[in-house]
Amino acid sequence: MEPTYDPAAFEERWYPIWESEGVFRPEVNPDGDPFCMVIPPPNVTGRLHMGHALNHTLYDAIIRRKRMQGYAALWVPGTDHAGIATQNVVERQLAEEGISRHDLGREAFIEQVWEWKQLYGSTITDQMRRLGDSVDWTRERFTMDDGLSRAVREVFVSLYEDDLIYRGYRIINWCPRCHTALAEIEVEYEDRQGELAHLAYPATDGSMEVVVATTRAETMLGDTAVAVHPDDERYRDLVGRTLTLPLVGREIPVIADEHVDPEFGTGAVKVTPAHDPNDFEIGGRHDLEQIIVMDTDARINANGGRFEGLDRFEARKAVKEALEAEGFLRGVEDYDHSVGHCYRCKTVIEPYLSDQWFVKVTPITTPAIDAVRNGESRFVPDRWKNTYFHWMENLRDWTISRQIWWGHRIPAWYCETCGDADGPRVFVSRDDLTGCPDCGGAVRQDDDVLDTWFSSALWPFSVFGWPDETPDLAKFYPNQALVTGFDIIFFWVARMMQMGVHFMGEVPYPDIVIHGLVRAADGRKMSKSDGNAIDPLDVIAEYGADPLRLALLQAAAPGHDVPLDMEWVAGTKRFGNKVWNAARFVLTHVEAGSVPADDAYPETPGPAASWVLSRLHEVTLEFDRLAEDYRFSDAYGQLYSFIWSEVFDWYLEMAKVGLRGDRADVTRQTLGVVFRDLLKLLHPAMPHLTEELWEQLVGDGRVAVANWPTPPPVEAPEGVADLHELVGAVRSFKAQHGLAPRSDMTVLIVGGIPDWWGAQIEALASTAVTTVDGDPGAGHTRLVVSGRDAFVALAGLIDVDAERERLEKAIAATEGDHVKSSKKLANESFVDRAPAEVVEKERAKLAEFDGRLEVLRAQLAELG
RNA sequence: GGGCGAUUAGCUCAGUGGGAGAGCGCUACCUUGACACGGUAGAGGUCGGCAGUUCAAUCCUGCCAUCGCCCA
Repeated sequence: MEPTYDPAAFEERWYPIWESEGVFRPEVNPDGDPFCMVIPPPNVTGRLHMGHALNHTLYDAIIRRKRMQGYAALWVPGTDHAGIATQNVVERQLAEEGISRHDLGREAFIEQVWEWKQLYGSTITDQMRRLGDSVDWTRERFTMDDGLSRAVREVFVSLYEDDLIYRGYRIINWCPRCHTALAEIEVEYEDRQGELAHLAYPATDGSMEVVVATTRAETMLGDTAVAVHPDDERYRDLVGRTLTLPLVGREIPVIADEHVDPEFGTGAVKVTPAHDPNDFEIGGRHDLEQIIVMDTDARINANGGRFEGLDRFEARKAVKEALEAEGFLRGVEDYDHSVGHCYRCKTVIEPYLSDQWFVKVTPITTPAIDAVRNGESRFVPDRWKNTYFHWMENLRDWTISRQIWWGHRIPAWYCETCGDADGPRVFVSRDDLTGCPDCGGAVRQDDDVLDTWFSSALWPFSVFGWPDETPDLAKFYPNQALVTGFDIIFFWVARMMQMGVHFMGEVPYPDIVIHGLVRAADGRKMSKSDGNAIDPLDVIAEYGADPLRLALLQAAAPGHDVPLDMEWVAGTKRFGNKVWNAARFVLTHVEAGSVPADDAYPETPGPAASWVLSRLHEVTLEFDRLAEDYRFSDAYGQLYSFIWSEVFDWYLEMAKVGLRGDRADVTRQTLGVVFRDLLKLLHPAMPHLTEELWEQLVGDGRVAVANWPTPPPVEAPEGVADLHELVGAVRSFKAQHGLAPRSDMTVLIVGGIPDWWGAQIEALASTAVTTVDGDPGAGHTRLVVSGRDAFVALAGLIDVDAERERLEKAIAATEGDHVKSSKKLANESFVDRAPAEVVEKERAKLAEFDGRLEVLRAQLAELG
């Protein structure tokens, strides 16, 4: 073995082996209970970013442990067609060749996207392999593949038949760059500095004017009314009169509507039913005309008269200038307001009136809310359920149609002949229609596609072949857990809950594990534009996949953001190096490939072995407890410090004594099984390193499919903590006196010590041990340890000042403890009310402090 | 405006109703046959502030301050 841990030397060797041996398939544990999770499908055009790395590491840590525990463990991989995002990427590429998608036409463009997918769709899946994701590639899915497309269509038709999907002419959020409608949550609001313009609308009879305020002056071109609150005294006489819309000349009524806020602005609001959601509703109540004044690029159309052709922001300026020139502008004030932006391209959203498809959400939301309320699904940490409830209880109908080409086309056909005043006859069908079912005439399919999240909402069951009753569906639905960032609760989790409960009659998973965002080391959000994003592939290249994984796991406290400092990854790589070298040590004493894959714990371990085995038992139990609660940071933090601070720092050193003794065989056996179990415990975090070392040490099968360790309880010998404290006291004494760590010394211990301590103390502290019957008196000084009275001969001690300082410090510390302790015991309430064992413990402490102080003071006096 | 979270060592963060923790950084010593990507010993904190509950509060409750996120 190489003297240093070099992940690059072997990490890439293992994935093809695991994959070809089928260890990631649930079939490796054919009799196990199912344990299934589905991946949050990344964008097929995407690259692995640090958020994926965190999410996948948590998934993988869960599934690898479950696999080792004997479950039929399945982590389903796949990618998402990401309609808008993918279409944007391909359009950008075409634009470089000077082509637009319209030049190609719909079919050719879609072919182009599939080609793109063939070429680049494996980028992210290759990166997942590099990270070590133990997904079952034989079950990989893509949201646009045939099976999932069939599920999407079944859901659409079924919801339509149940009257839960409908078509409507409404105000939606329009992205003028992506040229599509968006759902409410796809709009990101940001505070922006704007201007509130006050516009004067004169009465048609010229008797007076009404002033309205707006941040979007250009929409006045489409105004069809001015509204005031019915109780507003200022405008009471105005209601029912007519105003003349400046610049346009249209006569518009003043109406009264309860929803007008009399406190805002002047209390009179302009009403633009085609360009504002509130105005749309007012318009509906008052039967107002809806005049669309912009086209899909957000340029003013012919209805805007002389402003036709101007972009909305140019028009905003031009309209204000024109109003001012004609004397209708009553002032402009700075105004901070919240502006919606497209979550895909950051363009300012335009409220826009158009025909869209909607999901009626209340009927499918209520059961999904109840499922969390009654505990069928739980959030980890629990508090995230509030976010879920709040969102679910305030939902508006979900706009699911998108005016793009890449996606699941809406299975609705319009007859070219049948129809009435409301439009052509519409047919929603599971099978493609080639003619009108009624008249046999020509039909055309709806041009729109469905929101990508509509298909990802079905993911937990569509990946198993639903609507067919497949064996996988029967076995793996419901899944066991979902792991995702809190930013995706609304987009994905809530909708999976809605669809899962509605179509499967059961929640998709009982556990919803929410993790934080990976942030830069300084706590800022990682973003490409800020240039502070760290590419996980770069980290893997520099430090290895395993160190990155362990660093993320240790940092992933439940529900909190993860600031990622490369120093942490450097630290976990050092840990890997430590494990690597410990393996080298073990292998110099234990024959390679000789350690059994399971059990083989020594039946009659010596004291040191008993100690480490007892700790192994305790730590494994605790690790399991924490892992079941998804407390990754605590679980791996505990394991890390057990491995390094207990097994390596203490047990390996103690074992060196054992290896020289007459029971070397038991020590070798213990080293072997303990190290083997550590490899198992560490495997879910560091799969490559542990597999590499397993091959060396065990050589039988793969640790990836080894049995999760269940080390038996072992009774630890008494006082190992005292032994360690004594060794520490000797080392400390030497350091404080400038004595070389390995310099000879003798420590006198009052009363007996366990037989095996002597050799250990000698080896660990380079100190001979003599037992004495009582205080050795003058010429000796005391070591401060609990449980034993230990002394060192002053003879040969050069630095008397240092010794005085040491004793004074020890006295001060002990006095502090003494005061604290005696105060407590002097408090009658404490003695009366505190549990008996707490009081007893306090008394014992006080007694020990008393004894220790007495001796230390005597010794200080003796030094003179 | 509503909700959620955070405030603990120089830095980044865990954690608990009964003796304050980790990693990194810092100081001193040590090239001891697994490991200098190491070892040993140290320094360093009135656990944001003020009240309250309790025998006991860093932890529970209330208020305040500062910062962050989500929603309107």
